Amino acid sequence: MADDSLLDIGPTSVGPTADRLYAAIVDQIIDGGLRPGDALNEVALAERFGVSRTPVREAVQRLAMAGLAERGARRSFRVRRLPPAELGDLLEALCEIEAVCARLGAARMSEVERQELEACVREGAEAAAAGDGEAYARLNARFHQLVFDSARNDHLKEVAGQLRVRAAPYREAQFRQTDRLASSQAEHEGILAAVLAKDPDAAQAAMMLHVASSSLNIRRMLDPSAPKR
Amino acid sequence: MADDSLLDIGPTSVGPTADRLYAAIVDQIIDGGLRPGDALNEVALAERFGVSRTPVREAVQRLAMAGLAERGARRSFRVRRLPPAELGDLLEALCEIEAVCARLGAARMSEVERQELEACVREGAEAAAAGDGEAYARLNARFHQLVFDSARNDHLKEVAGQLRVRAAPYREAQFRQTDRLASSQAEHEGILAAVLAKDPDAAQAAMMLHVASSSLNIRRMLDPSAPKR
DNA sequence: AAGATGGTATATGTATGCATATGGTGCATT
DNA sequence: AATGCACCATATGCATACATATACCATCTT
Repeated sequence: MADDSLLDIGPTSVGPTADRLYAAIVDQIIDGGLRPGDALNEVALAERFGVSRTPVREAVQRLAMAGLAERGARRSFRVRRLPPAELGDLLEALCEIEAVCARLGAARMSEVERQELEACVREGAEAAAAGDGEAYARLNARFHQLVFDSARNDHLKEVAGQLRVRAAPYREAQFRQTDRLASSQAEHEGILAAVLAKDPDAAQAAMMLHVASSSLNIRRMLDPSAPKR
Repeated sequence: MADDSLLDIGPTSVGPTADRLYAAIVDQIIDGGLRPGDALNEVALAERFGVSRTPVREAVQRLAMAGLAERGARRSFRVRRLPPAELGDLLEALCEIEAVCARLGAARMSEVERQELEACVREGAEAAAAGDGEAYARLNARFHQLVFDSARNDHLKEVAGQLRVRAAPYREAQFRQTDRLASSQAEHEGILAAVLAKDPDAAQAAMMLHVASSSLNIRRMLDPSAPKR
């Protein structure tokens, strides 16, 4: 990672360069390689990935449409920075939409899906007990993805995924706090219980509680004065 | 509109060409100038707007990200066509999200906003009574926009707007049926009543009913066998 | 010395040209 | 006549080159 070789943008001969660039940059944003405010310099990215500016531009345009990039000085693009108020909006929107997914999912999930979710929560319990934040973060992402899928609505899943990616840079460090691991896990178990009981309204309420709690935690970490909205 | 002159893409010297192209194409999709399945040929669009392919490509890429374009044969793009199942997903998602906006809006609207919404509904009553479908369509769009704004959440407003544009090509002809005018207006009045009563839950329920009713109507128009899901 | 103004450097915006992939068409063969 | 293969046409994918706008910096003026 410390050498100056070309970055991996996935299998060399799969799909248009712009598509792979977009995916690569999104990954960098999610895993913290690119942080909010970082410049998305066209020539730098082009050299970095060993391509011309044209596909880079297209990828960046798409990032902007996805709400992951914003215009900076000199018409440049940079990774979108969310002021506290906007982050609050985002987390609230996510809260509402994920809750809707949970409600629909509770009514529509197949038996297999229910078991998958149960297994995911069980593994989460182990990770939480072991205090393994990294493993828990992965299982948390998987848990929410399973809920999105269970809603059986591609458009809803798409917007939920978009909002979740936007929040990713701010959610990152959340599971360093081991106490958040435990409370998050408890909330997951509450959602699971509602899903297994096939109680849509309870699932919606539990999910809203979970995402709201997560949001509050994120905002606390970013601002010690802890606005409660 | 029948000559072969260059199409108007807005003020000649405002912002990058790609931005204006994007807006122009979106408008065309909304007003029916471009219909689902229509090819988004790069050279044709470039000649049509009097620019090179580069900004056209960027605009089309953005359309794809917005869910308004899809890939067709030969890697080309065309205006996205929604199969019945996907249209159902879209309308359901819209229903849920607009209902959330209505709930939040009912709790957050200012007195001025309440009056604006009331005025909008009043004008809608006149248009509906006069059987003026075109005027009613405009007022309907305005009504929903006011509700989005009232939720005071930019991210929610953004996704709601995105989904609404995706559905636009299919909603278009809805207000040719004068009976739909009347029922839609009645539903608007129900939502307004809940908002004026500052009853968020009632507003959410009323909005969900309204969008669901609209969705059913759209699906009936597109498929006489009227799947009820 | 401080501020304003003009120049310059750098990065984006657009156009053009070449490479390539894909789908269609026509011919040949079975 | 139907099917398979090869060729070709066309539109997209990418790269390069030129145009332009903006921010920074230096210099000049007050």
